[in-house]
Amino acid sequence: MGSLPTVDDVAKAAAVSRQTVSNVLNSPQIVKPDTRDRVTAAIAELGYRPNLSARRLRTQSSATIGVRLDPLRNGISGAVLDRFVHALAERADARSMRVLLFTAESPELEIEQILRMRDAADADAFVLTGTFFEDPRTEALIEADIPFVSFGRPWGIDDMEDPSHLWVDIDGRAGVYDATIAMLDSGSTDIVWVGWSEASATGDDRRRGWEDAMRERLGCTEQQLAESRIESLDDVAQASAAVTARLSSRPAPTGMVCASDTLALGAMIAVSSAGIRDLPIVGFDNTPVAGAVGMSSVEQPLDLVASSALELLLGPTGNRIVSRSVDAGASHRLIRPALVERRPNHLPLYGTTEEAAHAAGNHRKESR
Amino acid sequence: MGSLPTVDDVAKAAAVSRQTVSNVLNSPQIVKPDTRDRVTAAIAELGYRPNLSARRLRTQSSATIGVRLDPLRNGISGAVLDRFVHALAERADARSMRVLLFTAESPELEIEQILRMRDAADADAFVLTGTFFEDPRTEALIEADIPFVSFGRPWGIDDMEDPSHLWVDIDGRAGVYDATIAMLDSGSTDIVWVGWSEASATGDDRRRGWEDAMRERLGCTEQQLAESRIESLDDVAQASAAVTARLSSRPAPTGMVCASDTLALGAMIAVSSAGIRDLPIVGFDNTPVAGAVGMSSVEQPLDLVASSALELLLGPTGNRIVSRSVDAGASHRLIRPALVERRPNHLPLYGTTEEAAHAAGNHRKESR
DNA sequence: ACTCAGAATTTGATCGATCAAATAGCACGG
DNA sequence: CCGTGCTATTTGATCGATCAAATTCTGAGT
Repeated sequence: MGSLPTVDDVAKAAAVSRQTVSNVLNSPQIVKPDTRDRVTAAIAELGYRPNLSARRLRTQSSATIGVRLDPLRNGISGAVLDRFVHALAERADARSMRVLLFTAESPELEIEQILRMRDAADADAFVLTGTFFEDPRTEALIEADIPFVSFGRPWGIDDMEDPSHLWVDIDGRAGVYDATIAMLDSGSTDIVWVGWSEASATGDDRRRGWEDAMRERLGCTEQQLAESRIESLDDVAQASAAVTARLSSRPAPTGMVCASDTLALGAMIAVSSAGIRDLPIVGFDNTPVAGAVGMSSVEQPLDLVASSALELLLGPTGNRIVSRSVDAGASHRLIRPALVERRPNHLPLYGTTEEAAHAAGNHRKESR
Repeated sequence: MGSLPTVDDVAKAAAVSRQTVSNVLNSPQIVKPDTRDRVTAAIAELGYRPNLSARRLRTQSSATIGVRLDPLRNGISGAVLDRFVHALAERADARSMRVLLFTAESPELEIEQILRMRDAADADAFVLTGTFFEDPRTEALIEADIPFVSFGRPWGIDDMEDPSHLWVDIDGRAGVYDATIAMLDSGSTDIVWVGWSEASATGDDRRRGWEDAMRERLGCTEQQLAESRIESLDDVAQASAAVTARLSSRPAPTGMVCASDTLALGAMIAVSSAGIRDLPIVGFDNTPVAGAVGMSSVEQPLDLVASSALELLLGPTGNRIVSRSVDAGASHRLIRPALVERRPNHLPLYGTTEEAAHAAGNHRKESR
């Protein structure tokens, strides 16, 4: 029950030298098959596992990806990042890499922290989440030549095509476009947009999807579009109030496309309160809330985002950071989210028991 | 812009030796104040940061805590673990430790993975989440003398008092007890329990809180308690159906306490569907869904769970694993969750716009 | 002044791997 | 038979820190 086996132990057991053992592990192709097998056997025999700290000290790399976790936030959509981290950990594991979490109070401190972690070989690549307008992080990391990929496209700073900035993002526009088209196809014509009152790149992007669909299918004018918008902070109660106000001042629309599930839930409550039934509403993020109340929503395929991020960083299969891609076309991915359609069954919230039972059957089916 | 400063660089700058620099970092008290200041200044001057890989290699420890992430699950409560991991990362950061995520398909593979990570000094302590009946992990880790703390008390295997098993858990019984008492205090008398149909230690524990409160306040008999229980799988639609069935066969209760927010939401929908108003319902986990629909819920203070877990592992302040506590009393923590009371405003789901506006005001206030 | 314990500091060795350079093995043509 | 060019393997040095032991410094007591 002594200490763990080291390369030397394996070397002794296989009657070769340290370095040969190391080679078997890191560049098997340069070792003669005979010896390789002998070493492999010894490794299995002794249950040898390389000490990663030692390896990192020597190689200055860690097979670890760092991700900053935001301070805990509440709210319906707050968990999207957590889900992404979860997906990233699973994908990284498949490449025998690990995910290291850290925190930072501000973008500036995050940069500092990343530099340190890089220096200490704690992590050799990073995933930035939630890029924003004039985000200082991307430039700083490119400057310091630290490998990273961002979940979120560059908004405004560098060229979207800049091959030195790897990024993956959700094509919010396309997602909302698809959702709007689907709603139009099922008969709605007067579809309003429920968006965020605070300006945000993400919000604008999503709204554009609705605008494009409405212009394309119905030939809406800017004027008409502007009048079909409802805006609110990302809060259920405020959204509910905003939609309620709208409903009391104008004829009810025949559909609502929302920038988030939070807004959508608020809209749903307002619509129910106004006694309107069968008004399709679609949210964004497909959070558990959407599933719970039976609301359609645009789902971000976070698993795909995670695997794409790793592909950009590491190539299709590897687990070592490759030099930054020079192929501009391959330096970013815009992922089209998928619409998760649910029967607009806000009915049970105020409907009959019979309808509730129906909805129950519907839901059971969906959860497969 | 050469390589990074090392202990030697700092030593040279401060005109002392390597070891003194090391001492300033690790045992400041044994260094004379003068020298300490000089070294500290040099560290700041050069922007020195110790290389963690080197430190780990030497000390055989990594200042890192490993946590296994379950495969992605959906559902309302699925994010509780993600939230816990989030809280843990923040707390660990405050002690300059990090959280390393990994995945494993089964408890057995998790054990294997943990052993490897321990051997490689990848992590020097682990947090197990979701302990279950006859969990093989705890015994295996105790056997291998690997420091760990579990989020979840031991169910059935070893003695709850066993000082070699550190654990933190939420006192579900107490949380539900408090919720039930609060409901009784506000006038309800006939309170039913909506629980899980599948047997689970957690479910039994939570139910016990309701039972205790009902016995204590109303002197309920076992018979009465058994008749006041509704059971369902943890699914909104199924819970809704189960509660609907109950409502149609017996007089409506005056309150409902539920084992989860999912069940509670189902109950809420059923109650609304039946046209019943102002029936208090309380859920468990205080997920975003509860906040969104304005439902009271018992909140697990995950932040406190995380900091308690670290305290058990590391002592009140340190950042090095201490030998396992021998003091049985200090080897576990049962944390009383807090009831988050919300105005039972499922009203807006089918109420008037005026009520919705009121609810909106209420919600806004709460979100501070 | 002189001794000596204890505090403060320095020196040499080490953690376990990989890198770089040196050496050994091996086939082939002149 | 020997040198040449490869391939396969080994040896010595190194990554950057901490540990353990050796050394130097300090100050109180006689």
